[in-house]
Amino acid sequence: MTQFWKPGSEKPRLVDDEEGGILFFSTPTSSSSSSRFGYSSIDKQRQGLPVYKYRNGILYLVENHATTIIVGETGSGKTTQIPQYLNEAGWAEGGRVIACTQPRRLAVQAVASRVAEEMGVKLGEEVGYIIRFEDLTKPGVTKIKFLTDGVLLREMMDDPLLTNYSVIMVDEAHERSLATDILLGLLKKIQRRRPDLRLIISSATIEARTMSSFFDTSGRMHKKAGDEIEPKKEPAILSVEEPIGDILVFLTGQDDIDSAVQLLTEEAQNLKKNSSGLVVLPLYSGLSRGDQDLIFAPTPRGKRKVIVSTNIAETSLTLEGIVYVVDSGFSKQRFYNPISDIENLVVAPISKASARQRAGRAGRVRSGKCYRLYTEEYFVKEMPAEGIPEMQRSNLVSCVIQLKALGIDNILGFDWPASPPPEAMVRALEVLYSLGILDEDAKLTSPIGFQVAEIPLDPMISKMIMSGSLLGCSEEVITVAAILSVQSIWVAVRGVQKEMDEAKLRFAAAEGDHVTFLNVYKGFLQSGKSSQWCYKNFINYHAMKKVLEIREQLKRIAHRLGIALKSCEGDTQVLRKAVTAGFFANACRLEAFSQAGMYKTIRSSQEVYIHPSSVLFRVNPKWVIFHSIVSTDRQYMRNVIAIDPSWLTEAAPQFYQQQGLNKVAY
DNA sequence: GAGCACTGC
Repeated sequence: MTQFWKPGSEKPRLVDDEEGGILFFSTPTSSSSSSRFGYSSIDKQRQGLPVYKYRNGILYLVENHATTIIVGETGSGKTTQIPQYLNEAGWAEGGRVIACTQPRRLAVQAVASRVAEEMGVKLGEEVGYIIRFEDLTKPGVTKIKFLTDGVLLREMMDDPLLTNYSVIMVDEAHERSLATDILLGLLKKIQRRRPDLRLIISSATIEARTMSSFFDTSGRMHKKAGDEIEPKKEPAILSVEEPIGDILVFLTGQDDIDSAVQLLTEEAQNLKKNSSGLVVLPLYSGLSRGDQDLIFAPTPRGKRKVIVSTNIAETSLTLEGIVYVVDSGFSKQRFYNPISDIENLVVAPISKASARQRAGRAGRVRSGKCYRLYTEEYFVKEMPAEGIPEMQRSNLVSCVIQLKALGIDNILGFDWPASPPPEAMVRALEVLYSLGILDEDAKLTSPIGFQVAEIPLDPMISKMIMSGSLLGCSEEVITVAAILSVQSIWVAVRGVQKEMDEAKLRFAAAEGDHVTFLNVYKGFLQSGKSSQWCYKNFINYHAMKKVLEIREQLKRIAHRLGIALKSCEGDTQVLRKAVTAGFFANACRLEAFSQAGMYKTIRSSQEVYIHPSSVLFRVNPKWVIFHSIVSTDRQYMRNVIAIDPSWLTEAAPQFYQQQGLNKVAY
């Protein structure tokens, strides 16, 4: 006989949760058990089920509470095991019957035959079932009875107090079907008249507290004097899957994540009225420091963290305590089109390798689960084994210059693990040649080429710095380079757009965003690097601190390269020429008859627009240079500066003579 | 009037 808790024996180990009276087990309570007939394979199987660890606990709670709410998911074995535990503990002695209701007929039949099989009895004898038009039970013999909740309702017409039953387990109560809800309401009434009756409500996590407060009649009951021992009126909640364990959800980007967080929070609050058991948090790189700290804060007791994240949690960041992962199957990936020279961030399906990595984020502390929002067939047949190597979807300018600096001359013949598209390679060589970083033999030029290779920045930025030093504005270009290296110096809050735009106007320069950045930087220094000042002006203080750090590093590098720090003292034309020297390849001209502010790139006639976050939005100067493109429904230029087209031929004569720019009327 | 996966140097 397997060992189980008996009334009067020592209380099993339970952990009391002060927030809501939920009882959880700290450790599995079962000790090794043996069968009188030795181990049978069915015994072993039964003991392997998650619910088995809670066997003693369940029996203890059912003994002592009028209502026990069991939280657990499909597969925990609660439906097949709990009725057997009750039977083993003697709840079916003296002609009493253990009932277990199901919302569906098929489930009733399937579970009944399974339990009969496990108990080694003929279906319809000790274990039986009733569905409409089919009664497979034997009065006086049947101890465990499975039935649909509708059938149990019918039985109440003949026996309103359901006197034959000692325990009624209402399974799948979270589905809240019509019949289940009627049944729950009636069972609550019966409980008042039948203190000997025990209810077990099996429910999903989300409904457990609702169920608990529904069945909690402890406030209304008066203790009768000298009365026999009655079970506690407040329901016990027991989870057969340890619910402590956070959830990590992989989505693609900030937008999706913010709306998902909002939806989940609202949903959780609707379900729980006053207090939600979920703490829903976003996670992406652009998050402020304070919000990031929340991710790592320990989960409050009785709560569960839901972290909705980008790919940042796939590899870069490890979160302890994640037990469940939800994988959307998508991520944002960079793609580069060498023809248009535009890099795009595109939502694309992930690879099997990524899917496995994501799944592996669950269960670092104990076994976990991953829910993939795509079919197994898709995973097996269609999902690529590995992603496309970054080499084949990137702009290669930095890559080429690095190899050159390492003395690899024959780049086109280089033996790559994954060869990049030749067009991308040609593009990169062309740009580096125009920048004066490579010579006709594709060797690094001296000193510019070698110097640029030494600066740990995009070669176009590095070239801007080098030119700035020649033009006498090294102070300014270093500041601009530092600011362009952080994601954004403006705070990322929605809903205060108007105030933010007004704040931006205080710094806005007609020449464009780069000059505006210098104004912000100046204001920040004048404020004494004040966080208050940043707050007032919608400037991201942490970003500005980062700018200061990067700027210090760049100053050290400049010193090493022999660049003297010199300011152009507000001569913005000099600064803009330096920007042009690095970014001439990103020059655009306003389409003459365009009403909508449409520009075309000089290099490949791509249709582009000034991003609404730019100070030049709606200003639409005839000639501009952009720092980068973001592609959404349109190609938007971010960080834009107005230029004089003559600077282009000045900065890169070969490049623009080929493009026929000198024939264009200014 | 729109919205920035990630990393490294």
